Amino acid sequence: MTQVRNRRTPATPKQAAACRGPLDKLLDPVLFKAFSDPTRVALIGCIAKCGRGCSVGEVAECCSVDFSVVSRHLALLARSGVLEATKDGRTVFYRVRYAELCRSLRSLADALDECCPAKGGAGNGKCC
Amino acid sequence: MTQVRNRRTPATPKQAAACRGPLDKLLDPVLFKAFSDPTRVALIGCIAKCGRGCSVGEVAECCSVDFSVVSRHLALLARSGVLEATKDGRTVFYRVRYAELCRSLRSLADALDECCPAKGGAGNGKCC
DNA sequence: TCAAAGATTGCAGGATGACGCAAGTACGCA
DNA sequence: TGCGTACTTGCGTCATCCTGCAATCTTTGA
Repeated sequence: MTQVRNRRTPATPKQAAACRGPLDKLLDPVLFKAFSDPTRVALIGCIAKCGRGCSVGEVAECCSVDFSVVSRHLALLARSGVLEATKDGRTVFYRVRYAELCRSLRSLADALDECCPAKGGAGNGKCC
Repeated sequence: MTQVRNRRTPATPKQAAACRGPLDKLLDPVLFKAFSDPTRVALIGCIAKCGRGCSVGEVAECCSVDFSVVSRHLALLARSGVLEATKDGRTVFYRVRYAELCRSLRSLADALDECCPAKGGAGNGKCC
């Protein structure tokens, strides 16, 4: 009985933690950490609504923090996969990775739905 | 020309930052901060996959941190709107707010899509 | 080759957050 | 009423992060 593949609702949180599901890959702290700072969120919204690649200098005009802070935040956002950097001469353009971001968010929402008991989740074998 | 309602693509990030769109309400640092810590993420995944309300003690068995740490994290997650707390006697059951969470994630994805130039966004008046 | 523009990086400060221990609170049961 | 369980809260410590200033790097244009 020790090797039985758990395809039903885990009885306890400990059992739930032991089984790996789609949720575990999608709940990425690194991605969400990018969205956890007010300044960074402002920068993301700024670039997202602009709809094009923006230089560090342009973005720095949007907020009250130092130029170097903006540079650092944008670099971090690029490392997190939120933004994409393109260098053109001495100017670096940062643009939002709309497709990848939307896919991650919707996949996470789907994975949560799969776990939701009200929607027949957690017992359908898709969560764990 | 100063009062013209901007319903087209903002020319600069500064203009984009000035106009309020759906994205600004959905990019909530408080919500994403909840997902930014590895321990918290583990707790969320644990409760989510379990699919039912879990007590603090049960959840504490899943991870290696102190009981008090788990209690604090769960309380924070409840304040952030990720979890929902129900008290039954001396036991507090925390459960994932699947519906609200999924709605927030999908709304954000939709709002980002509205901004994406490749999908005709940022010029359709829905982003700003 | 030199100067200027655009951006990154090193450094130090201050703030925030995660953690464990211990004490305290709330509730149920005998 | 007393005791044990379940959880919360206060406190101190340590690590991480955000920020601004200054120096540096890279690239362009004269």
